[in-house]
Amino acid sequence: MEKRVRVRFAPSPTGGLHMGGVRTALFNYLFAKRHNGDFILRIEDTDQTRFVEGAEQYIVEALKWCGIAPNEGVGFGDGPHAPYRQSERKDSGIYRKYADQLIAGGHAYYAFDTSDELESMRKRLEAAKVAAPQYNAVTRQSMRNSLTLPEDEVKRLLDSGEKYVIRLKVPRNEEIRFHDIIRGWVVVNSSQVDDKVLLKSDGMPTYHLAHIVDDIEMQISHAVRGEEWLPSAPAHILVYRYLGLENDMPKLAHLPLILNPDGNGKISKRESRFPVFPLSWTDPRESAPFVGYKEAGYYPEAFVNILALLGWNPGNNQELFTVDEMAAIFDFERVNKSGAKFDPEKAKWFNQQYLRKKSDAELAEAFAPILKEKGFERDNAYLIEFCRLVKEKVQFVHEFWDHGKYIFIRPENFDEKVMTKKWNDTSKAFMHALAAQLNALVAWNTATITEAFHAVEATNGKGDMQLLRVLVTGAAGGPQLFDMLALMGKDEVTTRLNEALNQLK
RNA sequence: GGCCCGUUCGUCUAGGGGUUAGGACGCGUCCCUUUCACGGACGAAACACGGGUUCGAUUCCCGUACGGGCUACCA
Repeated sequence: MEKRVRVRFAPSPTGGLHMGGVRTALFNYLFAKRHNGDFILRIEDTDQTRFVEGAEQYIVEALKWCGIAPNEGVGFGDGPHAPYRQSERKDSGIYRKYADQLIAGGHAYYAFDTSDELESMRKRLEAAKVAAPQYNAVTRQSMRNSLTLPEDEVKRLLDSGEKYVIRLKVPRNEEIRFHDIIRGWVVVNSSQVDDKVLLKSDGMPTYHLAHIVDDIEMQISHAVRGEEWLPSAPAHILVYRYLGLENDMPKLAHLPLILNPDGNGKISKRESRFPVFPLSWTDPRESAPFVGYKEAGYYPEAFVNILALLGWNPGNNQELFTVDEMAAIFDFERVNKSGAKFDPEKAKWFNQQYLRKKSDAELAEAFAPILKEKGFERDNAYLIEFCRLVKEKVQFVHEFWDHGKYIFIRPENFDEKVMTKKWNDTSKAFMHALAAQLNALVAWNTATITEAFHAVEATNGKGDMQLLRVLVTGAAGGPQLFDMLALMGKDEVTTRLNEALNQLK
């Protein structure tokens, strides 16, 4: 019988959750939804030295904003396996219990080496040109641990409260095979795996122990995580094996990484041309906050859509998906093996697609506060029409201002290229006639303005719409001209036109 | 350095023993347009390299190169 699908996103609260983490959460979410399973948020805060204030809250809020809320776990009402913070789970002695079981089975041992001793061991090995200095089946024989020390000495050290860690006893030379849903079979020799610390000297488990214990206890069916975990997966296999649970362990899926667009490596928060965090993140260790996708104007639907297509594809040409649509067809078989460089340009395009789906009223509502901030206010009908006109030019709501500000601000100068090319006695005469014609209009709308323009053409010859545009707004480009004039209103347009004609002589 | 993973247009990707190697972003040209756009059409642009296997390899295998990850009492 297939296990019920239960997956978890298990970040460490060591900083803001960046887009790579969000994508991992997203794939977990999609997979859970696809199989009517559970999606759990577990906080892996076993490293007290790296704890960052506010990080956990940030993770919760980011998932909410993205619309991929877990149905169980920290910040989401907990559930049957509470608590979901490892620091709190530790108190029940659960990690210790599993560690002891491994020791009892002869698959783990106590190690009393100090950090200085470990340091000098590595130095010694480096000096001896050992390729990968590590605490393993060979080197542990010359270290201070329960495998080398006499039994009574071990007991004495333990009783005296001497600091120790518990390490996994990795066999010297054994093939470890495991299956990854995305990568297929992976084979590693155990000689490449070190004797990982499972329980630290402060009594906290390391990731290697904690996630396994919790995955077992929480009945996790699939461990979906980033590719950076692939090298330690063989050690995890061993732990499951020694616990007698290798056949019951969660299926593994290691996701490809999201890479930097220029240059190389994982996405880094520093010196980035584009946001790397979903929401703005103020790191207590940094002076300036990092701007998030939300604050940069991205819609959460767009952000999530972009992320999903970085590494996954539906197998056809569809690119725009709601989360529900993706969840209906998501499959790890359609997740790529190779890392994907993030393309900021395409990200903007995605946002534009979602912006265009919004109604003019929605856009107007979103733009109103931005306009107010710039010192202008207009009624709702005005803003709706404004958005209708400018909509096709923008990728973000805040760009309504960039692409439409000349509707609110009178021009201080006129597009030089257009003026040089088109401003002459004939066009001047045309514009004067037009000004008079517009002045005389009683009804002011797109139709009457168009008519007035045609009327002037009947006497003065062909007119130039772009020149008119420049005289009124100063800019060579902009929305549909006559619609825009209609929106601006007769007073505003004729005033501007007259001012321009005065100024230009 | 060692180990592991990967490699199709600049980028995200589809495909897969015989295809004009498809789509999207971006870029270019044209059409539509009395303005500005949207839109439409078209175009440039890729199977990393070398060996096999095969009638045939971009697809399978092996090497090489390149890229990435890991190499902590961090996750």
